[in-house]
Amino acid sequence: MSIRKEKKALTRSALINAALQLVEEGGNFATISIREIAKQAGIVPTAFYRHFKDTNELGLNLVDELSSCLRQLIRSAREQSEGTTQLFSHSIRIFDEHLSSHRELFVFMTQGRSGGTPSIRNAIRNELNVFALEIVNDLSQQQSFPTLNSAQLKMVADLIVSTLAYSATDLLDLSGNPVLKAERLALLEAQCRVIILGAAEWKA
Amino acid sequence: MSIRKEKKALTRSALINAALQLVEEGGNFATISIREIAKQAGIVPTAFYRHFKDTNELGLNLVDELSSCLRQLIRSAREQSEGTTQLFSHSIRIFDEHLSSHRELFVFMTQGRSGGTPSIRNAIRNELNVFALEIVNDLSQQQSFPTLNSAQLKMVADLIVSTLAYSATDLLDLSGNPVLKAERLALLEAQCRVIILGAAEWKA
DNA sequence: AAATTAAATGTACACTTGTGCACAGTTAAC
DNA sequence: GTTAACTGTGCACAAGTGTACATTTAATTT
Repeated sequence: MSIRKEKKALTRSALINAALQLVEEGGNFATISIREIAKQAGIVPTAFYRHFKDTNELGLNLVDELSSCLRQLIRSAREQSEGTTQLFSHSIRIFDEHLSSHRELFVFMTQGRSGGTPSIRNAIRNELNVFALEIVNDLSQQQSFPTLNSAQLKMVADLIVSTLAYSATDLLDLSGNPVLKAERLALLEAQCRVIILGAAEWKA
Repeated sequence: MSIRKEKKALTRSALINAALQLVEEGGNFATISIREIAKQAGIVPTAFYRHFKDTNELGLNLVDELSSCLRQLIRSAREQSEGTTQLFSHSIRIFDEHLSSHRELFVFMTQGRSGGTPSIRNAIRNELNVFALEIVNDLSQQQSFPTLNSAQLKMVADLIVSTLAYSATDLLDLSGNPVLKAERLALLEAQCRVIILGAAEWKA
């Protein structure tokens, strides 16, 4: 890559990180301004336009970041839980670790899924759908529920994803309180177990 | 009530309705301004302060509106589904009807639960917790799950509430597309069924 | 009927916001 | 080595923001 493109990519990611940091510091992505982002990134406001048309376009790029983060999460979960019996508690621990190490992205995700612009809402919905499809893949590969067809597996996977996503808001808020957070994680695990039990009983 | 207090209460609810309408028209509650709300309510911006310290305080009052709306939802569900066998599909239909007839409040709820100020997030969390407790009440009264203790019932109720709340974002977005919305409702119903099946199997 | 109180107005000020435009410095292309 | 292209700067401006303050209007109290 040429020097110029490299530099451009650098300030571009500076903008992305600036936005994420502002979100993590308690700001709502919908309320942060081009000027704030530019200031945080160490550039002049008008330079923002060299990279993004507006904050919405930047938001769509944050969804891309989220996308690769979720893929990484899936990969970790697959590696770590190979051959383990406590499959779900492992996966949930990995989920929690990802929440902590990528706070900003998940705060953005939970905010954006319901409070973002229509295009951002759709983009996030889409990513969570892909995530659910990955889970379907895993479930069918391990033959966890031989009685379920793929549509039914997807229904279960969507339920798992929705439960995880919903819990994310709570877990992110409880990061300063280990006791309550552990409780919330235990609740999440129990709920996933209920889902698994229910899925096994489906039409049986 | 005196004429003066009546009038005050009137413009107060005008402000509340103005905020809700702005939210329903696609705005994010976090981004709407005092001036916008005042304009929509037909008063001058500075008059806003006679009623609320700032938009956050108004938001907490929106949560109160939400609270009574949820109570009403519970009541409707109880009345309507007395003696029916299809208990869940009935309840879900009533849930859907409430979503439609109180769009603004549920848009506010889904936005605020993850994107509101800390105090608003907490207030909404609290309302959803009360809602879950009502469900616990119902479940234990009908002896749906005789093997579960109250803590376990609460865990299941929380899962139901989280599934409903999560679906709300999708359903509200799909209000213009009856086909997709019906599909989403069917998905929700199936997921609730999985939860019920799983709860029945818990430690059994 | 007069005096008090409180809700709503109107004006004003000091910001912050998005963004257009001319310009400077550096890299890439010829 | 000159020219063209592009990233980042600086300035400008209109529009929108929260909110203080004095004023008007109408209801309540005396």
